[in-house]
Amino acid sequence: MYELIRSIKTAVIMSKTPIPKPTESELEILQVLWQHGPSTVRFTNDQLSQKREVGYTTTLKLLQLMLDKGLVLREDDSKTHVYRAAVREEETQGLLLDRFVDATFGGSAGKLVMQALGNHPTSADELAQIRSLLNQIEQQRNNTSNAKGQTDEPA
Amino acid sequence: MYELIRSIKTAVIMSKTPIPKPTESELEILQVLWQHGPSTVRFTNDQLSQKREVGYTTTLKLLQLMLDKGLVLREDDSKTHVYRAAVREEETQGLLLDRFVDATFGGSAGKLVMQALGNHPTSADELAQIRSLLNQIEQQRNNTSNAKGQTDEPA
DNA sequence: AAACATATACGAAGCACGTCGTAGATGCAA
DNA sequence: TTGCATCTACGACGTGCTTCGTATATGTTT
Repeated sequence: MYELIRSIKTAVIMSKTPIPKPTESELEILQVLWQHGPSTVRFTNDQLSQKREVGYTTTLKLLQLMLDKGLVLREDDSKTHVYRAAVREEETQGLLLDRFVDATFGGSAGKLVMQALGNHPTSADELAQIRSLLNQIEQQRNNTSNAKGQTDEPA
Repeated sequence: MYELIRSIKTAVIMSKTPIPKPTESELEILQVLWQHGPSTVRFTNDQLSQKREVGYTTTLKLLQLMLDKGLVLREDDSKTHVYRAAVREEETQGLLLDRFVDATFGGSAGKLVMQALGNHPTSADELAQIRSLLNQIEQQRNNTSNAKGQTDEPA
């Protein structure tokens, strides 16, 4: 019965919100769901509790709010509900990255990259990956030097 | 008289807080101070108002709170106070970057860099700079394979 | 069926942040 | 010196986020 009301409310209210921005706590939960797939409240809470102390009902409430926001989906066949992420990992990270670059680095992604590489230990493997991406970008830029516009499409 | 009380309170309470984390609004103000140097409330507010509507007393209050937190310093010789940043730009950005990498990319700076380069238009100049930094890091990594300390000084 | 363990729903409190109104202080112009 | 413009100080409100307590529902075990 509870569920029915909630479902209706959710369906009506949330119809067309573009992309909700998760808070930090919500992000923590999304990390769990991305990493482990669909999870129960209990499991999610256990995962979170490994890093810091969190009450069970806190995690539950968060997941319910995230359901309202459309950040997660839910399957409630049995007594125990199962939640799964409704937003993709990279897409969400990209959204947050945009905001962060604007707010903190005045929109300059280059500055951010410099800082990130300078201050954080990065594996040789990742460095190689970055270098490869760099090549790809510059090559693409040369190819389209007099084409109509340079897209910043990565692939 | 107001100032005296505030000064004492500030001096006593704030004695040794390590590094306060600025909020988004505080960051906006810091951007202005970093870019234009010491500024009055009026000037700061004018700058902020170019991007979005902000009340004068809002900016004032923010600056006062930032003073309490130790994010800015103040010279009040004349009637009109002059504020200047008490934290350095790169240091602050680094602090925020740390938190962001942890919260959003699970601590992987490499992932963040890949996303940033992939999704944001970056000038050829910046790309070259990044490539140079990349070289520097890898070279350094080879040299210090058994030496004691590698500095991560960029310049 | 009754008792128990475990799940969900929801109200409410505490806090931080951003915003503004208003009172009081200060300097300048007439 | 009296007004007027401009500044600072500060209280208070609205909102969003996080947390938790408690009531209610549901499934399981005896």
